[in-house]
Formats: sequence, C-alpha cells, structure tokens
Amino acid sequence: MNDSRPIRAKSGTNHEGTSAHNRRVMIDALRINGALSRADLARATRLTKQTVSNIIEELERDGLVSSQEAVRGGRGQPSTPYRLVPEGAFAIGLQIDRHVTRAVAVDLVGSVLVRDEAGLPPGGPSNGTKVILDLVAGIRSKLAGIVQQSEKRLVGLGAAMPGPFGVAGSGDDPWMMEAWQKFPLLETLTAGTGLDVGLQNDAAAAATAERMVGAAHGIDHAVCLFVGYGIGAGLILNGELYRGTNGNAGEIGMALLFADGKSTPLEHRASLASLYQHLSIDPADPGLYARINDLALRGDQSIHAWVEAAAVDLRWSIHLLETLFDPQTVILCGSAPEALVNRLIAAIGPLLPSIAERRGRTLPRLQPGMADPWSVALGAAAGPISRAFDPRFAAILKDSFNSEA
Amino acid sequence: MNDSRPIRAKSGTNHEGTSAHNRRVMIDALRINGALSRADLARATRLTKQTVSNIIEELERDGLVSSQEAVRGGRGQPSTPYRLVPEGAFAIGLQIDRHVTRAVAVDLVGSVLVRDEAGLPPGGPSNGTKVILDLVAGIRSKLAGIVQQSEKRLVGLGAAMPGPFGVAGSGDDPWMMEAWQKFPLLETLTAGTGLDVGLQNDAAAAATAERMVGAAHGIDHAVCLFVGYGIGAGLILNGELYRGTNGNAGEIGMALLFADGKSTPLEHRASLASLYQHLSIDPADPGLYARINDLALRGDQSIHAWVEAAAVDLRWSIHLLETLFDPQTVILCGSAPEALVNRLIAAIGPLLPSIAERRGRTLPRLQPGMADPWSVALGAAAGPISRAFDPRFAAILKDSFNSEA
DNA sequence: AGTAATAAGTCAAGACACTTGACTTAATGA
DNA sequence: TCATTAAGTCAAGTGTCTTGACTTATTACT
Repeated sequence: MNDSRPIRAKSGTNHEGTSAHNRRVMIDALRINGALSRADLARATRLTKQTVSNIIEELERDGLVSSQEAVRGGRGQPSTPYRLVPEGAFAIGLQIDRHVTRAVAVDLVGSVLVRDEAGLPPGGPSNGTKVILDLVAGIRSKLAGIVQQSEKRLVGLGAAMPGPFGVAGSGDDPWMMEAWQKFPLLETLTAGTGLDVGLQNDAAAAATAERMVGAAHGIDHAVCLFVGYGIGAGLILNGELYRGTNGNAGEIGMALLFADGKSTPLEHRASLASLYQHLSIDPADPGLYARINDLALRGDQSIHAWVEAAAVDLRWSIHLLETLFDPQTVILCGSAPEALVNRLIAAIGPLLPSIAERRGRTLPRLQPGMADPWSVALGAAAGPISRAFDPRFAAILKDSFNSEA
Repeated sequence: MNDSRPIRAKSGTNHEGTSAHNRRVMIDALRINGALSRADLARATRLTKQTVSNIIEELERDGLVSSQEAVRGGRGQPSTPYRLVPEGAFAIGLQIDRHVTRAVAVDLVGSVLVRDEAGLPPGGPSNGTKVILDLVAGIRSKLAGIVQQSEKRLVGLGAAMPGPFGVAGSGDDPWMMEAWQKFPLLETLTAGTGLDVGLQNDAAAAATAERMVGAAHGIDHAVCLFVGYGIGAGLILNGELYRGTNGNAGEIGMALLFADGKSTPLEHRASLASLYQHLSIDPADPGLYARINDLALRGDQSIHAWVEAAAVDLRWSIHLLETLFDPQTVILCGSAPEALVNRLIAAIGPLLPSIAERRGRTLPRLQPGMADPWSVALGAAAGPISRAFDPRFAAILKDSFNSEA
C-alpha cells in the first residue's frame, strides 16, 4: 500500500516514553509541592518505591535534584526529602516589544539570574536583529560568568512578542508589529544562537510565567488577562499552555467591540497603547514606566478617565473569559507599571455575574498576577523549561523524545 | 514524612499505559484514515511492524478490527488492510432537554442503531427520572434484539443536557433547567442502569458528535457553535473535548451583551427559545420542528426578522470564538430544524474579519455541521466511545486503566 | 520465462523499565 | 528493651517494545 495520500495518526509510545513521562512527573511534583521524599513521590505518582528510587537516582546524577537533610517525623526510618536543584537547567527568555527588547536568564525553578534590555530601533527586523542577537549573547556570557556549566545546561531560548502571528496583513497598523510578525524569527534566532528556539505571544508568555512561579502555579485551568502595550489572554488549560492552531489563541485584543455604530478592537480601548494615546505620550520614551507608575500612584486625574473606561472593558473581558473557558481563576497581569495594574484591579470590581459564581470556590475569581516589565521575558524563558521538564502528552509520544516540538 | 498536607502530582505510567495508548492510537488511525495495513500503521504511528502486528492481532481477537481482502498495489507482498468493526463496541446516548428526552444506541463507528424519544413531563427529576430510565432500558433491549453481545460490548452511557452545571442558582429562570442541573443525575443514572455514566452539556455533546462522524472528524482544533433551545459552543482543543473546570467551558449563551444600556445573555437573543418567544409558540408542542422547518423553507416573513437579528449575534460570536480559540474551523450545528440552520448560515455571511483570515487556509472558516434533533443524543453516546477508545493523555496515566474518569 | 527488486509480514532473541516481595535500616512509643 | 512503623534497597520477575534476520508474495525488468 504505497498510496501517496498521507496517513494521519498519533504517535505510539514505548519504554522511553514511559520513562520520560515519569521523570517529568517527578520534577513536576517537586516543583509543585516543594521537597518530597521518595516514599512521598511513590504515593503521589502511584509508582512503586523502587521505580521512584531509580528515577530519583538518575535525576540526582543528572544534577536536577538533590537530597536534603533527613527529617524525623513519626515512627519509622526518617525520610530523605529531595528538592529541585535550581542550577540543574537554564533557559534564556527574550521579549521583543515595540520599542524595547529584554532578555533574561532563568534557572530550573524560575529565578531570574541575569537580565538586560536594549532599545529597539524603528525599522523592524532589518535594524533590530543584530540588537537582539547581541543582547542574547550578552546574557549568555554573563550567565556563564556566574554559574558553572551554564551552556551545557541551557535547554533553549524562548522568544515572546505581540501576536497575532501569520494573519493576512491589515496594512500598516502602527498598533501591530507586522514587520516582525512576518519575519522568520525562529529561523533567525536558531541560526544566530544555535539554541532550540520557541516562540509565543506576549500574553502566553505572561501566563507561562504565572504558571511557573506566579499565581497559576500548580493550577490546571487558568486564564491570564495580560495588559501590556497590547492586551491578550494567556490560556492554561489542562495544566498546559494552549496555543491554538497558529499560536494565536487568546488574542482577545483583536476582539471587536461594537459601540456607537462602529467597531473597535478591544486593544484600542484597553491597553497601554490606548493610555499613551489618551495621555499623548511618546511610547518610545524610556522613562515611561516610572512616569506612568508615578501618575497612577498619585491618583492623577489624567489617568482616572482611562482607568475607569478600561475597567469597563476589562470587567466584560473577564466575564467573557470565565464564560468561555470555565477556569479556576482569572489572573490579571501585565507588562505594565504595578501601580497602574493595581488601580485597574480596584476599578474592575465588582465583577459581572458569570458561571464562575459558584458555591465552594477555593480561589478568587480574579487575582492579581505579576505586574512587572520583566514578566514577559521571564515567561518566554519558562517556555523551554516547561517543554523540557513538564509532564505533557506530547512528551510521551515517540516522535518527541529528542526534538522540542 | 506522614504530613497530612495533600501532595498533588500527576500519575506516572508503566507498560500497561504504553500498551493502552498504542491500542488507542491504532483505533484512532483506523477511524480517521479508514482501513490501513499493518505496515501503514507502523509507519504512521512510528511503531515497529512487529509491535503493530501484535496489537492488531489482539484487537482482532477482541473483535474491534477485522481484515479485509488483500490489495495488490505495486511491488511487494500485497497488504492486508484492517478496518474497525462497527459491532466492536456500543454506547447509549441520552439527551435531556426542556420538554423531551431522546436516547440512541450507537456502535463503534458512530452509526445510530436504535433511537427513541419521550416527552418529559414538567416538574423536573421527580417526574422525569422514571421516563428517562424506561427510555434507556427500552433502547438497551432493542439493541440487544438486533446485535449479538450488545450488553457485553456496551462501554457506557453518555448523558447530555443544557448547562451550565453547578452555578449559584439565579432563581427560577425558565430558560434554564435548574432542577435538573442541581439533581445528582450521574449517580441516579449509574444506579439505575449499572453502566458507566458520563455527563456533558448539549453543545459539548454536539461537538463530540461532529468529532466522531461529522465536520470535525480528524480535526484537532475546532469550535462547534451549537444552536438549540439554548446556545453554546463545544470545544475540540488538541484533539479532545475541552470541558473546563466544571464542565461549563464554551457556555457562550451565558455571555452578556450590552446594548441600549442593558445587558442580555446571548441565549436570550439567538436561540430556539428566543425564536419560540418571537413567534409566540409553545415550546412543548411536539410538532414544533416540522413547523419551524416548514416556515424556514418557505422563507416565511415571521422568521425573517429573527434570523437577521440572530445572524448578527452569531456572526459576532464566531468572530469571538475565532479570536479566543484560534481553531482550524468553526462548525455551526444545532439541535434545530435543518432549514433554519441553513437560513442562519446564509444570513451570517460574510464573516467579520478576524485572526482566522490567513493565507493558506485549507478549511473554510465556517462550515455547516449536523442540524438534526438527534445529534446531541448521538454526541452523548460518542462520549463513552471516545473515553474508551481515543488516545488521550489521561488514558496513559496509571490511575485510569480501569476507571472511566 | 526467469530473475532481481521491492514490500508485507513473521520469528525469536534481546533490551528496557516497571513490579513484586522479601529484606535492611532507623526511627518512635509502650 | 522490644514491638511497631515506615523508608528505602535488593534481586528476580514480567510485560511490551525493538532488532535483525527471514519468509512470502507480487511487480518490473531483462
């Protein structure tokens, strides 16, 4: 049967898949629960003590976990807890935004070890690529200066930039970053760094960050509403980031709102860009964050109108996200001045009624997440860490043992 | 470490999980591609010929696949294609709607073998439970009359009813089915039938049906916009139905729309219920479908205004679903008269611009799905079939080999 | 025709990773 | 002091996939 019609099927799996999954499950358990003994791990993962012992031994040899002092709790032999070794792996995260690019190096537990930023000249990739590659190279060499074997333990480079990706161009919308979105960034970064490179939109990166070290830590269903230069939602569904067909899932900023007979994307109404426009501020100004933060802290009147208007849209966005995704919680985060995000959160409440209103909730419907200009770069770096170490369906399948898909 | 704090971790896996996954992958491949030879399966699943041979042999013994006549295509030994055996497994599907309950028996490939319906008396579960259990019992005995061993091969009972589930009650909204939604339906059905029982909302069931035998067949990312008595979206994400935290994901009917200074749920504007209200029709009328279908076919003026208004809301809903889920396609389906759905589709076009507008699309942005009063019951039945036979992450994990979670 | 090439499928041994059950170690509590 | 409890190890066992050689059956070429 050498038909030319392609046959579509999921991959099968084998021992390697089993083993890879079980390793990931151990790491995940330690990440979520903190240090655990082998016996704890065996109970939690439903594997046998022996299997856990073997895997832990291997992980320890690989420098990913290490034992702590034995704890004497009750009867029986004291248990030896194991914890993740932060220096077990590193990843570089890269944020490409309209006027600035930021890079960080993080370790296995999501601590930022090195950070640096650079202004991004106008003109898109032709002018910006070198700036970015230099920034990444700088981060890598600084990382090598503080930790041993950083290069050997570098699992990849995660990039994040505003979406959407690959859509039929709407001309030359200054809100967008079309030149970058059309540019073969993955290939360029791969060639320029020799690393495994991943790409996600900025809201997805923010969600990835919240999942590794923030409010979504250990939560299986969460939506991160991300306010930055644009606005988007990062989706954690079934414990994994959901990307959609083309990596554009969650691009709520592109949702059209109808009012006064005309339609406007949400992004034009509630986003830092809209605030800059409202305040007639040049978004390329490097002191922008401090200035906005200051205005927000002082409760400045010039910001008030925007906050109130944006809060209406955000309140509705949260209602909609709850309705469509049925998450455990919604997290409001941003690559935005913290004081501004705090004012938004205050202005948003009380929330609209939704299916999220139910008895027995343990998590609040809306929680604040990171509001930090570095959170997107952190999330970008968390991407490769997650791909390499988190338990997921794709990692069990036979075609993915070696390749980062 | 006998701490009382619960430890959260994913399950590990072992050989059984591997084997279970590979069996499912074979079945899935045959479902998507039709009959395939062992060599085809080996290539598609990346398993070895030997492994495939062993698994196919086992599936054949279990009566799930059977060989067809050898095909001579090119050089080499002729291949023997294997196909799914429809009689390999059965499931019962049950739809509970406002005024009617329907049940079907389907086989492994999703063919409906038996169907029956009954009026559902007012008063909720106290009056309706017996009707439903009798209906299911009737379907089972009829199924047993047509096929051998139907009881032995019955993998479960899937129930579908309008959501949302478990939300803090909004009083006694006649649009809802609160009494049923609060009722311990799963437990009652389990006790009353002795089967494994699953429950999903009607839009999810419709999506499950589209996935098994309809427009979403073999598609990994699809959103089914479902128009029935209410309106909802069934989400196929990463090849699986997405349920959300409480089985309420996709409940777009609960989304509030703001117009003229007041908010209205989408469901009150675009749904059969709203049409019934518009036409002042009693929704309990058994001849309803035929009547509406007739009106729609005749292009009746009384329906026109509703269709045009609903199309505006649906057009926007599709835009929103595309924006948030980034699916390969949106499928408009319904437990509604076919002529009505056709008129809606005609009235919806052209679609609003969205991120789904991209070069190189292979699937249309919007496709018609099933518009059939039985599609929800069919989808309900497809649930247990899918749980038992489709490849999915949960099926690999150690705690799920025997239990239908 | 006869033969080489090609591809499907089988056989039997091997490898790998988890499981089993007995055992060792090291605490607590009566 | 010693029974009890629990962590963790040891060594053999088991299930499932892999490997590589082999058989079978057909087409294509000379």
